[in-house]
Amino acid sequence: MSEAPRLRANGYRDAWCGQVLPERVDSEVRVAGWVNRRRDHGGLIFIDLRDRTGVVQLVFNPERSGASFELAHRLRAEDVLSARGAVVRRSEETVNAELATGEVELLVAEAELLASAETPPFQIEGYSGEAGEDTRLRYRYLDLRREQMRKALELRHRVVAAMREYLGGEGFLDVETPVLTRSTPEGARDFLVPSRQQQGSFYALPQSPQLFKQLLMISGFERYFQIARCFRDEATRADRQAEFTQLDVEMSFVGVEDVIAVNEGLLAHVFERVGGPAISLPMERMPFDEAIDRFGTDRPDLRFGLELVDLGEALKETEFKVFRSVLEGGGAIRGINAGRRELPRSELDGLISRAQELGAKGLVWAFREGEGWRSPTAKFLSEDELADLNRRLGAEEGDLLLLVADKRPVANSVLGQMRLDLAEKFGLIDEDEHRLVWIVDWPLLEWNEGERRWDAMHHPFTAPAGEFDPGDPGAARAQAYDVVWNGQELGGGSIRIHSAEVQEQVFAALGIDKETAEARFGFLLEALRYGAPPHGGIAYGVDRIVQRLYGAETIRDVIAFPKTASGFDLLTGAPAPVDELQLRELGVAIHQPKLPGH
RNA sequence: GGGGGUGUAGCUCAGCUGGUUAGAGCGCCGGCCUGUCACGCCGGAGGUCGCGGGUUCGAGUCCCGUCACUCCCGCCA
Repeated sequence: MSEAPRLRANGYRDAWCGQVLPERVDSEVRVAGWVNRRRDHGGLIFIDLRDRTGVVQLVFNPERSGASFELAHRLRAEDVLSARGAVVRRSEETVNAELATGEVELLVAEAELLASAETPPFQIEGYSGEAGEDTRLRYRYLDLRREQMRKALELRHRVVAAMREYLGGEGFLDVETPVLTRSTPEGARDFLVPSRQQQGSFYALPQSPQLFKQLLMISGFERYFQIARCFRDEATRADRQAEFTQLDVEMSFVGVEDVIAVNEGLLAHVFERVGGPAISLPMERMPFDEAIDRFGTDRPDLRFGLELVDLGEALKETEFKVFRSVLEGGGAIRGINAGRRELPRSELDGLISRAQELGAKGLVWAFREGEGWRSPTAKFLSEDELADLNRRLGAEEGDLLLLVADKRPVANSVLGQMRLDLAEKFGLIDEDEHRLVWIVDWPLLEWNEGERRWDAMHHPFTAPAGEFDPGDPGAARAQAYDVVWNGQELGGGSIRIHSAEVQEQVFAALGIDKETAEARFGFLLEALRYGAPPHGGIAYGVDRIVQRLYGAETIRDVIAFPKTASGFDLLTGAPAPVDELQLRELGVAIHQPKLPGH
């Protein structure tokens, strides 16, 4: 791990606990820290003292120091202590190989209690299982004393430091952008902050510094980055918090290849610096359409197969009504060969439920048996059809086949997710393998069926590839790219529109009329008319990168003070009601809700 | 907004089909112990079974509601 920081000796200590090593034998040191554990043998007391760098064993012997021994007798877990004594080598039988400092111990001559601690609500070293997450969050400052949490935040520090180091070295300038900014009602819900001086008006917390970094390019900064806090008032997930950290990067006079090249260098540097998996450059690339077609998702996990297969051709003449009506309605029939598996009926039913949860109307399962299928669906299909399906799926005897018939995007996303479920269920993922891939050639827009309009696939400032044809917006491709690591999106970006005319055309295609565009983004359109260089960039989810590098289950484990799924900060009690007076000053009228949970 | 899981001692959990006084491990408190390191041994305290209502002779257990935590779907330009 990391080197212990340099320490300026003072009255509290002159060495870190983790630095009490054999080379200090015969010298006097003073250490300070928390009582990790106490072992009272009556006539001899051992204290494991803990600081950020590790643990060292203190020995309290009444023959050495009666006062210290008396103090040690009263010490309890998490008391804060400063202790001075001689570093002595342990006898061979008493060496503790588990401990970095286990060859030596500190024979205490003098000790001072700096602060006593109440009995902690859970054991810092939890030998009876880790405390529940709500308890840990309620007492986060205690939870963070655990080595596992401290190491997560140390790694996070090193990741961010490596990012700064690389980008600084490449001439990127760290520029801060506002946290109180303007609401742009596209995309996620904004967190709003009422203005006291302009009653009835609101700031919004940024969902990303997108527009400001583009303005910085127009200002001529050429290369910008920022470790930026971003806010989205949406539901949380294991890998999502309302408040999160983004590495935001932008550069001028560049195209897709330039941005990718810099970012491959960045990722390789960061991974190397923090001991992550080695990255071989250049990284793999895959067009968006191929990712969807083969894996059903725009962030494919390439560490295992189970690719999606198109089965419509084999079934175009089918008598089976379910398949027939889907094909006639323009839908698709897609399948996965999950390999030779034996699953009880209950688990097959579970797969069907999962498919329905994911939005499919149903799921067909089958096992190849001879030339046909063992499946409730087999009787609806002809021998030729079964043989053709088996051939297309590469099915061998006993292979489990899963088919979804639906609108093509539904079939893709359902099977794309089930592919991941199956890989986990059957242990198909080699955790030591790492696959990084750029997803490129994105569509510029996607059709929003519910709203009957085109939405930006990435965001409305993404530059089209080539000429933009307003008459056929669906055909436009974007100069966009996402980098995907083992099935998780680490970051994504694009070359931006740098011409006011093109920007207006794209707004129009998105159904944003001139007045609305002017009202919301007028400042950007105006800036684009004052000489905007071609520019583009990328944004990374820092929390997710650290989570992945650390192997944490959730993003919360790499955030010092995260919120719960419903947005509570269990430590501070935020969000909380405020004084009437504050509301009056803000001109905000509100029905104060009753505090939950009291 | 919807679906699933969980909620019992400070912590982690057990508590079968409703039935006497709700248990265990760890922690905590007291005592003993000079080589432990998850120290050991002896003794002890500690419970609004998340909260509210209902069914029942009887509810930790069944029903309804509600709150919290969590996972998933929607959502996340």
